[in-house]
Amino acid sequence: MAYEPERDSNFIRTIIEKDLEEGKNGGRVHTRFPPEPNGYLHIGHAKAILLNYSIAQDYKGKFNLRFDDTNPIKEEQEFVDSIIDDLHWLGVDWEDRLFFTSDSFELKYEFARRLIKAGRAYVCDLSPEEIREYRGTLTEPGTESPYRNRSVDENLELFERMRQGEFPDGSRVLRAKIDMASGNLNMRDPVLYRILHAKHHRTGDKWCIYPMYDFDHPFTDALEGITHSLCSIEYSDHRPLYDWVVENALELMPEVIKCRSRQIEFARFNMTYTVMSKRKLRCLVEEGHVSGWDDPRMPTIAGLRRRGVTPAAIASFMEEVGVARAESTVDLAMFEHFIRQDLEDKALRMMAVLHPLKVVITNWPEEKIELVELENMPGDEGAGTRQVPFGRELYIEQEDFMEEPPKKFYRLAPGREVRLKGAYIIRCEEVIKDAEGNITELRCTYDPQSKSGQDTSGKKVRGVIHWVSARHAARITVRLYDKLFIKENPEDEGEGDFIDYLNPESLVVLEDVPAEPALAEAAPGSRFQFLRKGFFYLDPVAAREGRIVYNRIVSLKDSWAKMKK
RNA sequence: UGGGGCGUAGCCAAGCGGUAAGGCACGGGACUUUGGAUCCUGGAUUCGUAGGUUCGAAUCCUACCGCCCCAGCCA
Repeated sequence: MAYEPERDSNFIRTIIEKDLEEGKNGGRVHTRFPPEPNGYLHIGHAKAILLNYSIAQDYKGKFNLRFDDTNPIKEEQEFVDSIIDDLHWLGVDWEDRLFFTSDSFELKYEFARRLIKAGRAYVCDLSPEEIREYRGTLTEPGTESPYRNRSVDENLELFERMRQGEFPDGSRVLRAKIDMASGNLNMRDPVLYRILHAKHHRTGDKWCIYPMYDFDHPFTDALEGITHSLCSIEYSDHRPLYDWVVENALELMPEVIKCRSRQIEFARFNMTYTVMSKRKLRCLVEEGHVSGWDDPRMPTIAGLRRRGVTPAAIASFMEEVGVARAESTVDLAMFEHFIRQDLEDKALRMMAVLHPLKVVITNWPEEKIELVELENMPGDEGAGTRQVPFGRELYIEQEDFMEEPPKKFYRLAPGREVRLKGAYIIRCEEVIKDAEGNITELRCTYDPQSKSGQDTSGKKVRGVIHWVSARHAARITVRLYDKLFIKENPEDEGEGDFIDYLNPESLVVLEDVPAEPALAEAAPGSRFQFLRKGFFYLDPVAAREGRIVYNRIVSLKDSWAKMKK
């Protein structure tokens, strides 16, 4: 039977299915996500995580979480914790297979020794600068290190002494003996181990030599039995070295190596109106352009979570984006579409008036309050209804009134009628202004025959607007988030800095927003659709401080706004 | 002027010798007590370009053009 026929095919699945057909790896599929704990995960990582995880699931395979912690200088426990949080939130499951590459440092040390014994690795005393010079250039071959032909015994002894801490950082390295003339610079006797007298977040001071990624990663994949090692395109050049390490591991460490792991590269994820590089994201945080790694404008997993985006939205988005080798930048609008699609039938409807304009219904009795019934989810009776108080004084959205309406404006205007959602049709009778000529209030009348659901007025109004009873309104804070940058590709075509393209309106905070009373009593982390405005998330972080703050996850599509352009 | 990749609609992306899937965006229409949602509907004579092979090419071959990555003791 075909695997998950509803999933789009992609070149990686094609490769895996072929491997399966050929009986490679005993029919096993085993993937992994190998983050370095040196920063926060972003949506690009989410693509890699979901890709690895979904492949493992679809082919009845396994998925590991493995921290690539080979560089103690950059790595911290804090990041291990945040990464684990993010993966849990995304909903992937590595069962009991949480690994650290540092767990197997001892095995890798032994592997290095065997490479030395096989004459395939040597200790090199060249300085970092010299190594660079000896490496040659893109167009010229390198030259062999004078230390390249040391005896096995000398190499073994020197390597042991490196481990014992006898040499300072940078004084010596262990190198693979491959080919200084290779067109691929990665094959010009790559460094396997370097001396680093640094405390490691897991192994402490046990080691002062640490393996390089190119040595560690393939070995660890093969050790864990990873059949398909997915990584991004820039590692393509490293594949020959990856294979070299795996083949040697298979030959020299057969007692522990589980399979001939295979590296497959795919294009990394980019999206318009944001940046993805760790450096730039850190800059945004450190220079205070955002409130932190979890600022809802950040493309970090933590930021998206705080914004109110759901893991399901991210997953369906990534599934539709697909996987390929071509460099690409996905349109933010596509992401927003999947966020809306996911929330459409999950988020209950509520009303809040973001930019209030007072309306007084002059023919409504002063003290009369009526409860009107509104659907929580139009089209889904199971979601029930709620009672919302309606009275003489209300708020409507400022933009739902125009003194001199253009054609096709279906909302309120002098002498015109509009329906208040779930309640009555009102007509604007008078516009009240202050001394400066600003509209401060609308005097309207309502039609008693027009009550929603039992309308006998015979009127047909085109516009339906949302409202909140002034007397009963809860007051909430609303954070309107928008794209972080005003430029599609902030890292591009700029003589200036990407910071110059920050969107000054990426966050607009609205205080004392009148809202349906229920919005003040919702559980932190709840998501709602504010009618005609967008999807909002009750920020759990603010809630802990006793504040009611709703983050706008994404706006609704607004065809009127589009028409105005 | 070394090596490795990539070029299918505005943006993603299937396709793997048999006559261009799908999604987003965009346009038109229907419906609508969210100008939301939903539902129809339109768009590549053409797959970077030019040749060639073939009854037949986005798919194979050749050449060219354009873009990306690589000279960390980072991952």
